[in-house]
This record gives sequence, C-alpha cells and structure tokens, in this order.
Amino acid sequence: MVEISSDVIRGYNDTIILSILMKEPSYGYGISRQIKEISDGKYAIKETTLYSAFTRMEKNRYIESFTADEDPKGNGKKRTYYRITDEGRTYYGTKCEEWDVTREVIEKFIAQKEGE
Amino acid sequence: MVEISSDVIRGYNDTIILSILMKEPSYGYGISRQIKEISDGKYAIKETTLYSAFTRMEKNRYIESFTADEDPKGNGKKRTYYRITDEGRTYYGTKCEEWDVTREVIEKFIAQKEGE
DNA sequence: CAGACATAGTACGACAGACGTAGTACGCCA
DNA sequence: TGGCGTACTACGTCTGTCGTACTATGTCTG
Repeated sequence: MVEISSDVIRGYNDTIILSILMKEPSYGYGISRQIKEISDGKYAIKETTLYSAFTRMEKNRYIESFTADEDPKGNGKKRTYYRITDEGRTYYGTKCEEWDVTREVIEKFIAQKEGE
Repeated sequence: MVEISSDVIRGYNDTIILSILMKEPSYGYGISRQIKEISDGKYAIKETTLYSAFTRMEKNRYIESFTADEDPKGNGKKRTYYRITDEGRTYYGTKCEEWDVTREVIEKFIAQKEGE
C-alpha cells in the first residue's frame, strides 16, 4: 500500500486540521486519531507537526484555545481544546477553493489512470 | 482567479519537472515556460526553485545534464539540457501513484463541490 | 509487580525545499 | 540607450516538518 510522505501534504496540514475543527472543537490527541481514522490509516500527522500547527494557527487567529475537562464527569484533569474562528472559516474556504485549482493543475502534468 | 502558492505544490515540483522531461529533454528557461503554458498561467515556478531542483535531481540520478546548441543552426552558444534517466522514470511512476492516494486522502477532509 | 501501551502533551534543534534579491551576459528592438 | 527576453548562478533567509527526548497519568497484562 502506498504510504503518504507528509511532505507532500505540506501546506495542507492546517487545512486538514481546520476541516476537523469545522465540525466541532477538539484537542491534539483527538485530532490526531481522527486524521488517522478518516484517512483509513493512510495519513498520520506527527505530534510535533500538529502542535506547532496549533501555535501557528492560534497566532494567525484561525483557531482559539480553551481548557475543558477530559472527563465530563470530572476527575479534575483538563485538556486544551481548539475551536475554529470566523477568520479560520474564511481561510478554510479559501484553501478549499485553492485545492480545486491545485488539483487541476497538478493533474495537467501528472499521468492519470483512466476508469478507476 | 485563484493563484496557487507554490508551497502547496512543494513535493510535486520535481514530479512536474519530470513530467515535462518524460516527453523530451529540455532546459531551464524552456521548462519554466512550458509549466506556465500547460498550467494556463496558473503556476509559474520560481527560477531558483527550478534550478535547485535540477541540482537535487541530478544528484539523485533522476536526470542527467548535457550541453547543446541554443540554435541548431549554430551560433556557438550553448545551453544546459536535462534528460530523464531510468531511475527518474521509476521515481516519476511512484510519485504518480502516490498522487492518487494523496488526492483521495486530502479530499476526504476537504469539502468538495459537486458537479463541477 | 514490572513493563508496555494509550493518553496528552512540551521542548529543542536540525533539515530541506522554496523564495527573495542580486548579478552576469548576450541579443534584439525601439 | 535602455528595456525586455533569454539563460542562468550565487547566497542567504524563512518556514513547516520531523527526529529525539522528556514529563505525567492511567490501564492492561503476563
């Protein structure tokens, strides 16, 4: 099975993270698992990549962090959650449009297999 | 019109260059123009990016350089041409397969517009 | 009871590819 | 004469990714 080198995805990690946060706020480890799940195990974001994306995107105001209980029943332990902002939504929309163009352009160069 | 930031394409610049060399040997400036043309002006590779890709890919033995006349009629001026190697062809094939998976994975995250 | 594994991160430094800027050199055209 | 197209080269910077390592807690298992 072809495994994706994450360098390929460079430039789209932020968008992937935001796509998850579009549904509902989440946190580091959770997002990491969701990415693995949604991609059928084909893509596993590195922890360092993920957390540095959080820092960057919070600085850019695409996301906001807040703390909440790990366990709703409350064992006292907290987690850092992230929530997408309006600016984040706008950015996400732009990147989705950009993706369409990018895909088209790359496919003009790259050999495509028919009927699959 | 959406313009592609080349960072998005990072990881596929080499493949795009190779796709052009699959057809016939070419040289820096020529490849640059072909990329602009094939992409309908949507992607313009930076000179520095292009030439550093040549260096890297020659080191990796994906391409070979040779010099030839700029003008077949011969004004004496030479250009550096590049030709894809067998290793380059193999690499290109691998990247094309990888692209299929990459595209699928990214599109599992990114909102897709229907019927366009 | 020890060790592995899952959860949930933080810190630090290295690397590679892309990019900005600049410079060379030649020919052509206005 | 100066700008533009052609055809590069050199050098340094930036950014996102990644490797490595460390902390801390809880659960499961042999």
